[in-house]
Amino acid sequence: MTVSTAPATRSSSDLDASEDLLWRRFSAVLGSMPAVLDERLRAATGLNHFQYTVLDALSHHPEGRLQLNQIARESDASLSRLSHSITRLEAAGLVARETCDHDRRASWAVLTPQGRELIDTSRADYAQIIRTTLLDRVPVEHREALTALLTSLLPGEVREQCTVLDADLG
Amino acid sequence: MTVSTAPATRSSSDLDASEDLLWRRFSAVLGSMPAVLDERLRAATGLNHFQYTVLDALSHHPEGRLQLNQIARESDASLSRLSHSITRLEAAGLVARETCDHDRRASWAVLTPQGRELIDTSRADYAQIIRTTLLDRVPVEHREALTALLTSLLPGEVREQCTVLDADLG
DNA sequence: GCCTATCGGTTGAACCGTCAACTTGTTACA
DNA sequence: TGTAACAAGTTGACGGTTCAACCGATAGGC
Repeated sequence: MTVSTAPATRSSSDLDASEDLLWRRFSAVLGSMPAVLDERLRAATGLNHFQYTVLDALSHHPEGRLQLNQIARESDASLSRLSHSITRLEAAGLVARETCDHDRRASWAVLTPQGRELIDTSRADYAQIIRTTLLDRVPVEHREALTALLTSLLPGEVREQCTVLDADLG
Repeated sequence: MTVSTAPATRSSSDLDASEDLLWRRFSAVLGSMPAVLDERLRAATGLNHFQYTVLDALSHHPEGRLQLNQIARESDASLSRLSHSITRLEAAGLVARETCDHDRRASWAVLTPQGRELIDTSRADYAQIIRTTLLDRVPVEHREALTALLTSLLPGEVREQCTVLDADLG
């Protein structure tokens, strides 16, 4: 039996103090940031983060129109989640569903005029929130390293999509 | 009207390419890691992350006994969330509630023998998951900087608690 | 001592997400 | 052409969280 002289900290077994601290901070960020972001975004625009993502995706396509499937792929969400979410956006009058003629299984989600207006007026708020919540706190010289590190944390499937998108960005 | 020569990327307005990429990676991590962690932990132990945290907190106190209030503070959760969670842990036979004699508003949560056994046998799995999911991917020389950076991302209230805990860790 | 404010905790509704089952439509291919 | 496989989407049940309302204790001021 080994007896440590260290006080009985509340750390997880097997992790040394610096590992444990890193994990706790990481975990705290994971636990608090989504709520903070969602709350600020909702206060500014009435949308949560995922809804913003959906409207944003629509707004970048001709006529503000996209099949659910494509949105799901672009936003890395399940079709089910998206369908539920579109239902709510529809109820809010921001998006409409239309049936798709050339593939009758599919359906379009289309930005309504209100949806278009909301996303257009929300962009500046959105950027501002990202800035104050994240970007302003990352020293510019750390930015690249942090981006790389975050990429390495992503699960395989997600990471593959990323490299494709990166190529698009040149 | 200004016309940009840049192609219409899907980036958020006002953010330059490197900012946008950082935000997207960050956002992807925020979106995927909790689910990954929870899934691995649940596969290994049957507990989700929050439940693990609760049992872990209990196990570090005499007789595996703590008032809900204290657990809530330690795990930075709302009393409501905790109460619901304890109800489920109770149903699973891992925790029991007991009334508190010297303050009749309060109630104790107490680890049952099964709860004690589960948390004891789960610790190694937990540490292993943290390792493979996070620690192994952070180069040791970046660890300290990342910890500091994450700390700076925390909302004020949470960060204050942190510095107190850090002092405890000496 | 009493009255009020506050505390510790519980509960139920609403929200958002997952999962599995299902419907409908399309494609491949023998 | 018929059928099996698969794709797009919807739906309903369920899990976990928040929020607001509530209840019974308790503490503080007067």
